[in-house]
Amino acid sequence: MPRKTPPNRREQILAAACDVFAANGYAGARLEDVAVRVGISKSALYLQFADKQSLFRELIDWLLETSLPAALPVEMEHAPASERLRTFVQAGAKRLAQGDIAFLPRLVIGESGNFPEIAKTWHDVAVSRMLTLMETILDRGVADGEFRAVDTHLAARSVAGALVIGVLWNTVFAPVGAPPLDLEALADTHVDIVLQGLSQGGQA
Amino acid sequence: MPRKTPPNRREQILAAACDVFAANGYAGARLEDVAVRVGISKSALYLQFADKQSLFRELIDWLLETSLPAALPVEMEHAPASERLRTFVQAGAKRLAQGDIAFLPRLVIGESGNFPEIAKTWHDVAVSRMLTLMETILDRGVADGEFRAVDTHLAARSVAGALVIGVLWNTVFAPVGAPPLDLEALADTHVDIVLQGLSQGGQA
Amino acid sequence: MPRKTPPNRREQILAAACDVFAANGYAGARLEDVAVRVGISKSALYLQFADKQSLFRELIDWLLETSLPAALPVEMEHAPASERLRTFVQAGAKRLAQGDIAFLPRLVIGESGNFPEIAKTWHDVAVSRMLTLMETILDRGVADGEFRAVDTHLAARSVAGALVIGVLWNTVFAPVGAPPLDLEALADTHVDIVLQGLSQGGQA
Amino acid sequence: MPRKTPPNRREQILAAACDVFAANGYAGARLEDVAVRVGISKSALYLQFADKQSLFRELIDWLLETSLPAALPVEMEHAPASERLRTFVQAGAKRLAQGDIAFLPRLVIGESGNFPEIAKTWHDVAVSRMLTLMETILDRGVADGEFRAVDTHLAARSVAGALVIGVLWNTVFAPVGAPPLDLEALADTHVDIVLQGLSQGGQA
DNA sequence: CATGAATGAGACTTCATTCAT
DNA sequence: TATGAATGAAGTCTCATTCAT
Repeated sequence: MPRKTPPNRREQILAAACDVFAANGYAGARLEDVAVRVGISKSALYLQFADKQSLFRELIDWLLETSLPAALPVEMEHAPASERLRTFVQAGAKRLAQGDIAFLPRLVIGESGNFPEIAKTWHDVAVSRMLTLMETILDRGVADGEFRAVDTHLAARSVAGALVIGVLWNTVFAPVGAPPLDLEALADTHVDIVLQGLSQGGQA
Repeated sequence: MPRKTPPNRREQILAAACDVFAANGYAGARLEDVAVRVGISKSALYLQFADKQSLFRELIDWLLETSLPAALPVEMEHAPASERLRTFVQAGAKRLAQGDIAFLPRLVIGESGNFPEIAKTWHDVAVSRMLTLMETILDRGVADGEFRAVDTHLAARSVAGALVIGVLWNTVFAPVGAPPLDLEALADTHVDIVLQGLSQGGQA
Repeated sequence: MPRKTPPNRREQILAAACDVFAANGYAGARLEDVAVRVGISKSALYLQFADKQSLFRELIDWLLETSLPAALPVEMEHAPASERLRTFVQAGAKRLAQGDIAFLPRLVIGESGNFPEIAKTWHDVAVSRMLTLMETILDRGVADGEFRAVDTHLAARSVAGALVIGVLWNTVFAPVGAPPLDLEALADTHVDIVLQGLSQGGQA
Repeated sequence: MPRKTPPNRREQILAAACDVFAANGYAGARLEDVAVRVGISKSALYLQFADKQSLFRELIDWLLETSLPAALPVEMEHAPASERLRTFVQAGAKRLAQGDIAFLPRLVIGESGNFPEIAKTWHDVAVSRMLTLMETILDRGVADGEFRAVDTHLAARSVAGALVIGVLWNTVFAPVGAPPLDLEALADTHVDIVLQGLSQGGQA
């Protein structure tokens, strides 16, 4: 069994590529840096990936695959909508706070111009799915009379916005000296406001 | 014999650079494309800007200078906090919906890794200032008993999040086929929820 | 008039490329060698030609354009076919003996596998044209009763063969020590044999 | 447990190399393609051949060895020169028409610049030998008074030329759409012309 | 001021060749 | 013997930047 290569060589590369692309963006990333980080030669990269673009695309896919399942919270089918919403947002915040995927939004956003398919994949596989879940929860809440009648499509985005601003803050501004945001505290405050905001009989 | 260099040459270049950087990111942008767009030679760029980085940095500064004042809403010192908040968010939505600066967040986010100073400038000059304003409004609302006692630092971000997700959606996902978000409608829904959520005597 | 570049820069490059491609074949040729030969940088080549293939293709075209006219003999419409044939072959031999285009057949033959279009162009523009001319002369000779009735299509190739073997000999074998062929003497002998071979009333 | 290396492994490789070199030239050929064609690994090639050049050189030698004997016609010592010449040329045409070696001239010609020794070997072992044989036949014909007194050195090449142009035509131009030449018909016509052209008492 | 032309550094990519199993 | 994996040298091409006119 001729195998010098550790069986996880591809993942080693992907992990290294992750750092490098995250730090420099697609165009700014040098394959040499990836190779050095793995401790192999540039050529060895080509044994696993056809070219720079493939590496990048597969990286995004890989990150999506490995991080998405963990990000989907256990669903509590029969709990009240407010509970489900709270759990959902807090789980999301906890997941994003772990940092291993926090840089992804920044990367995807930054390269969406050059790699539309990545923006599309990201939208279809991650963002859209999450928002739909959120929308479902909201719809149920409205149907059950637990929530006011609001435009749930927009409301879902309204709810998710806090997480987005939170992650971006921590990846874009915190590194340059801004005080980091406590994602979970932000989520708490946000859910707190939103749930009261959605509740029946609240006063505008 | 007309003036050789029109006095707005710098701005012509900045405007062209805006398009090119927005479309390709910093590393992917070619100075030649900028020059062609202005209708001058590559060399002529160097008469106005020291190098590519200078051009990029000055572009960001320029955009900040020209777009920020317009983005700052007229302040209504003596109106109730809820009114001021609503106006503030709606003005922001309207401004961002105009599109001429919508791409900026994407660009800044994407290049923040390579250009920390830009992230910093952007934070100091635009984001932080806006959020502080929002925080001030919230503080006043709380002090006046109009709002519940919430962590206004976090709440400010909670309020702003909807705009952020909205702009990014329209610059990142809409170009690849996602249905665009109506920023102003989103702002309305968001403010609607948030104001009830902040109001005194709401029921959690 | 800002012009440092000599107006014949393209031709300088083509001439240099000629040497290099002739010596090493397409794949074996290095653009650096071409550049050095011209006394410019590699990059400067790209100001004139899009890439290596373009350079190669344009080289072949250029050689065809510049060498073909000189190779076409003055036609003597009203001379007897035997005279025309002799003149034609001898002119061809003289042209090929000059050496500046002698290497071309070798190059085209060698790269025909990788560059079919070049083989095609060469066939259409040079070879086919020459052979058709030859065929016309033979047809006329037969029609006038000056030549025997032979298959002029094949006979044309039979006549041209001596020149082909001659050039190839001198470009392929002479450089490795074989005694060079005197192309013009070969042509004389060949024409001598062929004319008697074509003449009416010869004895098989 | 069967013999690990079949005894004809070298020839399998040579045969595969033949295809690959013929299709792409020396520089353009990839050893990987050869290996794949044989169904072995690249590394296994190095168990049989020292390096790419060795493989190429041995290929040429091998082709020379295996194809040359078949190309040498049975000699009819006591037949008249004209008969021997006709037989010789027709046998050559038939051999070249079989196609398995037709590509060789193109390959040798194309690589003669990079591999002078191959040109030399080819010249010494194949071409020169053939031409000498032809020259001998011609000399005998002249000595016997069967042929006119011509320069037999040149005449030999004049005779061989038709075959050369024929093979090259079919390997270089036919693949790009030119109508293929019927080598044997060409040989017939050529011999027909040449024999009358060489005969005593013909009229110029 | 403006430019066409030139360059050099650097990136990606290929492939013959080697090595450990 | 055979191989999958690895590599380093080399080559093509791009682009920010400079220079002479």
